[in-house]
Formats: sequence, structure tokens, C-alpha cells
Amino acid sequence: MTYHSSNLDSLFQALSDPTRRAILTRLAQGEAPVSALAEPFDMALPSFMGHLKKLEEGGLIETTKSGRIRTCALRLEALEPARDWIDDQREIWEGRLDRLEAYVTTLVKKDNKP
Amino acid sequence: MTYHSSNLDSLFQALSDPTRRAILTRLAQGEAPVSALAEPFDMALPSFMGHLKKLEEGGLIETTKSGRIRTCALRLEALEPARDWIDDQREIWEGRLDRLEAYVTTLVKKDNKP
DNA sequence: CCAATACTTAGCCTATTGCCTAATTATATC
DNA sequence: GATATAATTAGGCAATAGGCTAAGTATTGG
Repeated sequence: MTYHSSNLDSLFQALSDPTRRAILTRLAQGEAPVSALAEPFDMALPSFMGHLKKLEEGGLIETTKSGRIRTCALRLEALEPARDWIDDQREIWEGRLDRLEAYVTTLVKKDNKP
Repeated sequence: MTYHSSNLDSLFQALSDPTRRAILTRLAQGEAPVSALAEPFDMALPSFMGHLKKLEEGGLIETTKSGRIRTCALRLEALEPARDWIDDQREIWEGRLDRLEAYVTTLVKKDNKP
């Protein structure tokens, strides 16, 4: 059984921290340099950079450095695989119900045709 | 700034492991006892139980014990907050674009009415 | 009642996470 | 060219994660 899909690991992992989700929400309003991003957080800069690194590993942000300023931008499309996985679960679940329904229907038909 | 929302933490955390996602996918097809669930995984039972515990903490499964058998069932609705959070990000993003669009429209109007 | 079954608990191990401070490096700015 | 600014690197620390084995507790079937 192949139950690994490396992207979802780092993606969900990146989303599992409130600081990181807050960063994403901030970036959903527009890109920003590291220091401006970090400002609202009561955290040393290296710690904050660690979060940015996790977000980048998860593909959720993209950063570019120009001069001494590194600018961070959201990569919204990176959320798609997460959303898709969640939707897939519902589909499997609903598939299950459909099958159960089909099965029950079969039983009823048998009952009505003895 | 309140950037904490404890549920999403444990929810995304629970989803960040391939073994746990595989368990959920299995459960989307129907509930199952622990040992049957564990069978496909090359892992000691206590380790596997650790994953079940994480899933339960994230609200993703519900377990009930009857006799010596513990049955696990998926709680699909627990995925909603994750899905909602993801959708919210897109909305914020789109809101940002709308505002930009409105701004550009304003500029154009100004240009056309000197 | 005895043994097999199905978990549970306890304890140990290594790697990762999340946070820190201090020191460096690389630009700007005066 | 000296100094401030923006980020980075290095290293340390406690807690959590994810795995293990071994031993313990209920239940159930013979």
C-alpha cells in the first residue's frame, strides 16, 4: 500500500501552526517584506524565519530577495491539493453510501420478486 | 492579535501524516475495529494506536469500545473547519483583487473625466 | 477455568519542532 | 567610510512526535 504523498505532509504540517496560518492570512492581503510581516508577532526574528521556511517548504509562499529585503508572497494554488484531499474523502464517503443504497435497492427488488 | 484557533492546530496536525491520512481514507469506506485497521500497516500496535489518538484529538475519528473490541468511525464533519479555512484564504485573496479592481476603475473614471 | 484475543500501559530512544541569544553578512544611508 | 538596517547563520534548550519492546488487563471461546 502506498500511503505516502510527500506534498500533503509538508502542506498540512505548514498549516498546523497558528503563527503560520496568520502569516498566510496576512499575505492573502498582499505581499510583504520579512520585517513587516514579523512585526505583529512577539517572537525573535530567527524564530519567525523558521516559520517562513516551513511555509516555503510546504509551497505556500514564495520569497525573493532584492537588495537586503526579502519579499514574501502567498502561493494560493498550493492549497489546492489540501482542498482536493478533503473533498476526496467526502467523495469516498458518499461512494460508500451510494453502494449501500444500491445494495439495499437490490434487496428490496429481491423481496418484491420472490 | 488573536492568531490562535486551537482546533485547526490539532486538525491540520492530524492530517499531516501519511499513515493517518490512510487511516481516514480507509474509514471513509466504513468503520472498523482497531486490529483490522492496523493490519495493512507495518507498525507495532502501540505506535498505530498513537496515530488513532492523534486522529481522535483532531476530532477526525470517534471510537467506541464494546467488549474487547474498539471500533473506529470517521467524523467527516471534522474536516469542515479545515476546508472553511482554506476557502477563507481564497476569499481574502479575491477581496484583495476586488479592491484593486475597484481602485483601477476609479482611476479610469478620473482619467475619462478630467 | 484456561488460553487466546484485543487492546493498553509503561518506559525508552532518536529526530524534529519551536523558541531563544549572539554573532555575521550584506545592503543602504549619511 | 562609518553606521544603521535587514536578514542570516550558528548553537543551545525543552517539549513533542513517532517509533519500539515488554508486560499488563479485560473479554471471549473452548
